[in-house]
Amino acid sequence: MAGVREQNRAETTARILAAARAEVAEHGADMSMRAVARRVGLVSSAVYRYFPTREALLTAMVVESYGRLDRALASADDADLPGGERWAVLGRATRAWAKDRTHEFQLIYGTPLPGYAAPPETVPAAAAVASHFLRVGAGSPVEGFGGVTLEGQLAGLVDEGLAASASGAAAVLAELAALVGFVTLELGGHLVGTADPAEPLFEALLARQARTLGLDGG
Amino acid sequence: MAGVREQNRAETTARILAAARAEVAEHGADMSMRAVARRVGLVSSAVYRYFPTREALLTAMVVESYGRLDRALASADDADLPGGERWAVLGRATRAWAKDRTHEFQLIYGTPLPGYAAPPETVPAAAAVASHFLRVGAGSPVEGFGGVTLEGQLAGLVDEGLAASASGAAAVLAELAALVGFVTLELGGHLVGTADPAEPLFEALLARQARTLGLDGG
DNA sequence: CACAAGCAAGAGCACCGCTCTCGAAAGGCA
DNA sequence: TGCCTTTCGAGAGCGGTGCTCTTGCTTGTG
Repeated sequence: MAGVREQNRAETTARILAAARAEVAEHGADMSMRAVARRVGLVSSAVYRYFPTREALLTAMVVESYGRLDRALASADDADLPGGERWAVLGRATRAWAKDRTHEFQLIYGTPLPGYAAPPETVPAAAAVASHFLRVGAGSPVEGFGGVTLEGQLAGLVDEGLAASASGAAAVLAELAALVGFVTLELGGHLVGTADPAEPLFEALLARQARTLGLDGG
Repeated sequence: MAGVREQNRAETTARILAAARAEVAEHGADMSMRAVARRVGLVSSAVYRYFPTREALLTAMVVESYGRLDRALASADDADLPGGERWAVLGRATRAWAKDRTHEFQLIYGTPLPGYAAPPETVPAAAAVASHFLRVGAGSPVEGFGGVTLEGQLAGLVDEGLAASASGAAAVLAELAALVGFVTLELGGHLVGTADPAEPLFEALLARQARTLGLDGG
């Protein structure tokens, strides 16, 4: 099994992915297949043997980027920290990752490509990222966040062991949206005239989130 | 003054802008100058007499979209409502506008075009949108949100009469980020597996924001 | 050894942003 | 009125794009 042919194919696939990532890092999400091809020393039509379409390549990159953010969060997380500080560490890691890899962040959370719908294979990767935050939030479940409809929607997360309570999971999701929104605004330059640099406002946001989620003990 | 020539020029400019908006609404932000030109019955090179570059056209559309969101918020706002409900109305109007005009929302708050920096002429338009929320937040200033550095950054907003206190303005900005983040995630399909439909989570978010901002009286 | 599959290359199609040149129309002025 | 300058639309063209198709070479297999 895994003959030379399969291995070469896998290697070339990986080289294309790496080239695409470099291309996106340097020139943004408007990555061109021809530029990627040039980078790996191929003619553009050859790349289509490995990724049938530009969108397929981007989707593969999205999955990869979720994995990278997941690993960044895993290595930043520290279960020994008190809840509020542990949440803050995850939040700072997310922001730092986004600022370090702007285009990758926007690949995941930015404007969807026209006519693009997140393919199923990205869902578990996205869930892995969210689970870090859900784990911390589970330490101190919030009650009374949302009504029965919302609780019903999120009951699945509790069943899968991703959350301690549906209400707490909802609160965490809302705070995740706040983190994504903050970073989106910062990367988009929307805070330039006001909260710039953005650290103080971000730290205040993290403190507020810890209070809202009841992570500071009590 | 305002001879026939100037008027014709203004009319054609407006027709191009309208065509561009329609094009973006139908095909997303990857609008093409040639498609816009076809829509107004011009050849592509003629469009460049009115907008020297694709980016210039997009910038004009961004300003226009800020204005539209501003008007949507102005017509939804109701100063007679109690603070929490008034905030919720603005939040719902923002979300409704974004869902109705997805591409326009993403033009403003989505992934910046590669190499794109928000031009100065967009700043007042963006401030007008934020001011609606700051006005409501001013009704019940939050204390102790952020430290002296943050207060110093936002002192300008207080001076301009846009906010009652720097601390309150900071809290409002953070909640604005939460709104943008929520809508971004929803439009990007990131809530599909969990809080879908998203209304219940959004309403829970609005309720939490009213509590956080102290808008429910007390 | 012969055959089939896999692959890179190249040409080509329709589209893109943008530039340049040209001719026609339009307004100002003597 | 007649000229002259400015404005503007059209068209061709450049280098780029995503993607397809054909052509041959290579490579592993029966």
